[in-house]
Parts: sequence; C-alpha cells; structure tokens
Amino acid sequence: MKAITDIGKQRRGEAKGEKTRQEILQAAVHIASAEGLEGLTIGRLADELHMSKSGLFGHFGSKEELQLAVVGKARDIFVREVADPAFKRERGIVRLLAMLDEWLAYVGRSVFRGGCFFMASAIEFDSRPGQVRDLIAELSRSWLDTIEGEARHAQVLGQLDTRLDAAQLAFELHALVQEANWSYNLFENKRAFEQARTGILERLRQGAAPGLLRLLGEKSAAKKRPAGKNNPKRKERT
Amino acid sequence: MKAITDIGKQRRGEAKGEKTRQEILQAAVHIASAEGLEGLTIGRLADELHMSKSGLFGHFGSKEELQLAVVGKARDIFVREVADPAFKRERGIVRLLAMLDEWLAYVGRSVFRGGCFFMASAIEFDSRPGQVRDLIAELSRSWLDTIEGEARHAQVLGQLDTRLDAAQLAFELHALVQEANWSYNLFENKRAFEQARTGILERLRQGAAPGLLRLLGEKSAAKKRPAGKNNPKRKERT
DNA sequence: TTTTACTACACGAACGATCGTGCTGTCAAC
DNA sequence: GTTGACAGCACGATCGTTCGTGTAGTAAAA
Repeated sequence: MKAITDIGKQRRGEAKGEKTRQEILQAAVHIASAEGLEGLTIGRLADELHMSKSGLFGHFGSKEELQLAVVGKARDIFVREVADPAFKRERGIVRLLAMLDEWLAYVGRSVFRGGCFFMASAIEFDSRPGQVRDLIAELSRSWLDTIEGEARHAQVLGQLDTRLDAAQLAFELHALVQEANWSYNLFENKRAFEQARTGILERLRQGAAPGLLRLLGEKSAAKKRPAGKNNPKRKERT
Repeated sequence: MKAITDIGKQRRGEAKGEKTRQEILQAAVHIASAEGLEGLTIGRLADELHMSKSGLFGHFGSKEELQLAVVGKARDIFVREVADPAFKRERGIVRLLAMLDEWLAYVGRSVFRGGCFFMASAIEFDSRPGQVRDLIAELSRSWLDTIEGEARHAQVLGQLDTRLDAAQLAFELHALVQEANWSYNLFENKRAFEQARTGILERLRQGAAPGLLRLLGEKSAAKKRPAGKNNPKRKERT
C-alpha cells in the first residue's frame, strides 16, 4: 500500500516535505560533523537553507529528533560510501580488506567536513545519556561486529588461522582506521593512511593461512605502494 | 622588586586569586571532558562553584582564554597521572610499556568523566581553527613524539630491532590506546583494556630483540593476565 | 598609629544575541 | 474543504560579555 502511493507522490512532485527534509538533513549532517551534533543549531541550519526556523523545526518536532534523523542520514551516507562498495567484493579476507580500504578512502576524501562522522559523534555523546547516544552506540557496534564477522568468515573459508581471536583482530583493525582519522584531521597528516594500511596488512598477514600471503601481497601492490622507503620488515622481495 | 612583595603576599595567604583560579579550572576540566570545551559554559561553571558569572569571568577575560587554561590544566593532570609515573621507570622498552600502561590505567579509572580529555577535545576541535585547536594539536603531537622517541631509544639500547619503523610503531600503539578509550566510554567495555594491552604486547614482542622476550613476558604476568583463555598465539609457554 | 591610596577580587544587573520551542496564519495541492 | 508545508512572531532561557560597585588587604604618607 505504502509503496504504491509513494510512487504516485514521487511522480507528482509530491513528497515535497520529504524532499525538503532530505535537503535539511544533507546540510545538517555536514554542519554536525564539523561543529558536533550539539553545536548544530536550528537557527544556523535554517539560515543556511534560507528557511524559517519554525518551518524547519516542523519537520522534526524537537532538537533530539533532528539529531536522531541526522545520525540516520549519516548512516545512509556511510553505507553508500563504505559498506556498499565493499559488499560487492567476494566474501572473506578480500571483503574484509575492502571494508577497511573503503573506510580509509572515505576518511581521506573528507566525505564529512569533520572526519568520520561516527567517531566524532561517538566521542561527543559517549557520556551524554539518551536516545542519540544509544543510536550511535548501536550503529558503531554494528559496524564493529560486521568487521569481526567478516574476519570470522575468513576463518571459516580457511583464509585466516582459526586459532586467531576474531574480536581481537577487529579491535586492532578498527583502531588503526580510527587512528588514521584522528591523525589526518588533527595534523593534516596524509601519511596516516599509509601507516594505517601498513598496520592492517601486517595484521592480516600474521593471521593469514599460508596460501593467502600471495593474495594479500597482490592487493597491497595494486592499491598504493608506501614508496618502498619505509619498509623495514623482513622478507620484502625475497 | 616584584619577587619580594610576592613573597610577602604569598606568606599572608595571598595568591588567593590563583587559588580560586585553580579551583575553577579543576571543576571546568571535568565539565569540559564530559560536555566538551564548547559545551563548557560560564554560567554553568559559576553555578557549580557558587560564584557569580562576572567574578569567574574576570579570571580569564574571554571564553577562549578559559578554554586555553582548561587545556593547560588538563595537560598538568595528564602529566601527573600518566607521564610522571612512567618517567620514573628506566628508559627504553620498560618505560615505553609503562607509558602505555599508565595511559590505559588513567583511562580506566576515569580521571576525566568523558574519557581521555585530549582525544575528546582533539576530535571536537580538529575542524575548528584557532588557538585552542593549535594548543591541543601541539600537546597531542608532543605525546605521540614522546612515545616514538622512547621506541627509538629502545632501539638504541638494542632492545628493539633497529629495522623497525619507530613512527609506525608509535602510530599503532597510540591507536590501540585510543581504541580502548573509545570502546570503554561508548560501550562500557572493560575488556577493551585487555584487548589493547594484548595488541601492545604483540607489537612489542614482534619488534623485540631476542633477549627481550623474557623481560616482556615478566612484565605482562606481573600486571594482569588475560585469563589465559584467549591466547591463541603461537609459542605460549614453550 | 592613623590616614590615605591603591590593588585584587567578587558581586549584581544588564547588554544584545541566540538558543529551542510553541502558536497562528497563509497559501497551494489534493 | 481538508490537509500539509511553510512563514511570522513571540516566549523564556541562556549565551558571552561589559559595567559599575563593594569589600578586603596591603603600602605608603601623615
């Protein structure tokens, strides 16, 4: 029922409200990533969109509702920019690496002005109880679980050593991307991405079943080579 | 001239202003760690201290000045809680590990309500140019450099493999603590500290010169054992 | 010793701006 | 003619900041 009417509305230029709502969220999500979800202000947002405060406010009903919608919008963007591309890759270690690569790339191309949206808002809200915090925590947990799940799947496929602790691996991989986001946004340090990727590949190599080493090596070379200068690890080009 | 009168003043309970200032900063630093440096409000702070806004304001002259002072105070606390204890240990890998351990412990005992002060404020200000951002970046950089410097020193002492990239190691160690802070404050996940420490020890073991393995093992056992259950790595107790 | 002068510190009141949030009205689309 | 999207206006609260005043305590002058 809903689907049919939706199509009609869409055709007739209806869902005007929904269209405006999306435009609001699009702007809001970028302000929030730079100024924080609490720093995001209804007046400021209305100005930027040449709307009245009250007109904008009517779409949400409260600031908290707006914040929740913004987090949801950020999730959509994250899925489109990071998860979807990675999910096109075959399952296992290839997809696991793709998830991290896409994630790093998304940080690097500054999809959000203030770096990865979820890291910023997670730290902003971690000691501020409420629905917003709960939503952020749930989404963050979900993404972390996705990483861990893919690592586990790689174990099932025999690509990663089954003696490996998948949760520990996910923890470390997640940490490396987070650090890259931090370093890049605080120091404008572009090398952070290479450093993160070096660490990621190292973690995967350590846990890889013997036959997988070649596969990972290829992926590494295909992407970006860390100039070959700072590679003091053993057995480089035997 | 100034020094003499200062002594007299100090003896007579002078530096009253300085004492008040410190009390203000003590309260401010905790509010700021939970609500953010921008969420820290002069009115709220004055209420908490049963002072007038104007009386409090007079100590700083502007909000930015207050924020700078708060960051400085946070630095003092960080030095006292983390750096100083670690610096009592002998130089090299022992001190390096102590720095990370003290850092994790300080996160775990919630010295600041909102987790590690500098991670929170770094992400809050990373896309907000100004003196505050510059100060935070400088202090963060300095701590990261200290870690890297100690790793390098461990190389000089022959404790760490000289082929190791110290900057890369510092990046990864820093990432692990940062991740623990994130996970603990967002998920109340206490296991995060074990996970971080597991990763840290693994990084150090990998880079350690042969004779050092025993030393690290001792330190690990002395602190806290991860219940021995999730240790799927090779050569545990040969 | 008393008076005078000055400084440090804190207060209350008020400024203009902006915050989030309502209420009412208008105009267009169904 | 009902409904949904918006604007206009206003509210109480709070923001950072300024101003004038009061109270101690100290230093120099009497």
